[in-house]
Amino acid sequence: MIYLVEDDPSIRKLVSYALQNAGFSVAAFSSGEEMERDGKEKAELYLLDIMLPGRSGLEILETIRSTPETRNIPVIMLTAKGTEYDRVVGLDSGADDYIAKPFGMMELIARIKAVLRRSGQDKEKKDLISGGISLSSLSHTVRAGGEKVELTLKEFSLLEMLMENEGIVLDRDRILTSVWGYSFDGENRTVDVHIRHLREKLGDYGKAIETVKGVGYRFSGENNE
Amino acid sequence: MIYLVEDDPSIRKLVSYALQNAGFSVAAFSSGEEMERDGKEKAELYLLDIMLPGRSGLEILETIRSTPETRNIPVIMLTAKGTEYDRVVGLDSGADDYIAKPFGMMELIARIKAVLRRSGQDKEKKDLISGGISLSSLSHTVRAGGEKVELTLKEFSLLEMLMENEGIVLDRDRILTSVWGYSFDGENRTVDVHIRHLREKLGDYGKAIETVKGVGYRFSGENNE
DNA sequence: ATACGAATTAACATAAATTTAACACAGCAT
DNA sequence: ATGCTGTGTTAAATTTATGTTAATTCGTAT
Repeated sequence: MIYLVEDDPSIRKLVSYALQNAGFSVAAFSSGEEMERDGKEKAELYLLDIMLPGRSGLEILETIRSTPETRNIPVIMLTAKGTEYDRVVGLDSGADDYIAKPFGMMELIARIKAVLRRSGQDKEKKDLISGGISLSSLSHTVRAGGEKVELTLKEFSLLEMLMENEGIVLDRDRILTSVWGYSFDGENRTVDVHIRHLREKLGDYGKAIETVKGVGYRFSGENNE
Repeated sequence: MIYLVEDDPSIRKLVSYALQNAGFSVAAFSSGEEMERDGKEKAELYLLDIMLPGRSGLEILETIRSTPETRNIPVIMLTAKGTEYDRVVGLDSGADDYIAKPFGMMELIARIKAVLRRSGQDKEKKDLISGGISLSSLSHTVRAGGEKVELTLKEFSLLEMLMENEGIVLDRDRILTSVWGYSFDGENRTVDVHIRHLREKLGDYGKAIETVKGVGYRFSGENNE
């Protein structure tokens, strides 16, 4: 989802259309305030006009950069002013790129792809935290109630999948396909055994892994007691 | 060291001068052939004119991208042709940025800084100190508990990479790519052997290098027990 | 050309993780 | 109660990953 903030309706429509045509999903807003109010989904890239009514694009950029969840999302500035000063300000303020109006759609798309390609190289996976358990795929560590828990590779992947899908029941087939990469022959206790190991190692916190008979397993961080 | 390839002598001098004034060291060449012949030091960034006698800037770019040692060095294209097509070609071919002539020196420098910041290669090499080990890439020395430890080149680079990414698991592929330059065949104990040498030479302090089975290795200065 | 240390490969050992298999147990339908 | 189904549990068997060592190759200085 690309977030576009641009006050000129014709440019906004044009860009939205072109990006959608190129396969991106777009949410367009006419001001920063509108974006903050209506933007639900997480953005993967921001396109910010510098000149905007209300908060300027540079102010929005600062907010983005000073918010932990959005700090690493790439930003491209759009500017009508082609002066060198503005360009420098745009880049030094932490934007990943800028593009001067009038710009061609091919160029815009090429720049978006370039920025996404670059930022995609250092994608950090977020830590998963729920039910007293924290899982960091970056350091490949798990803590239950603050205590470090040593998990094997399969145990780790399994817990990761469960936590990523918190509250959702996962059947054995999906688990096998996702964690193991392929399907085993019909009857097999593999998943069960790993679930048991997980519960064992997580101690009390293992109760977050619930069995849904006849279906599969579900991670729920809340204590349903 | 920034490598500049530009056939127009006046632009070449102007840019060299401006960059040196901004604190960069520059090596200027009038053609790709000249650069390959005379360029000794490793470049941290390339500035390539697209239109060049002999091999074009795009051809040079391709060579850079297909050579392991230079693959990750950022490239900025300089172009007199401001047409959209050329811009797209420049970006899609793997350049990190481009700048259209005539360009101002402030803008050029801002773009260089932005690209360097993104590529992460402009970080000043600080000493890495953790887990009783101190590594100075400047003097290329390592101390464990105050005692100097003699490491070979690969051992040093390996430890440096691990310490730079303290707390993060690095898989063998990433290590091979980063320390060794590029792809070795899948089955290979090279990394393991060097890890062993490191642990041996670091003695007790070598325990900071943790094995994450099924994934890779991780440096953690703290003792998380 | 030789010698030397470093780097890599190869072979094997060891440790650990994963899977298999067998059985136990619980809940439900008959 | 009895048998069926699905899951839990356990331990042994198997597979895989890493540690370790030694031999070989590579690179460079002499």
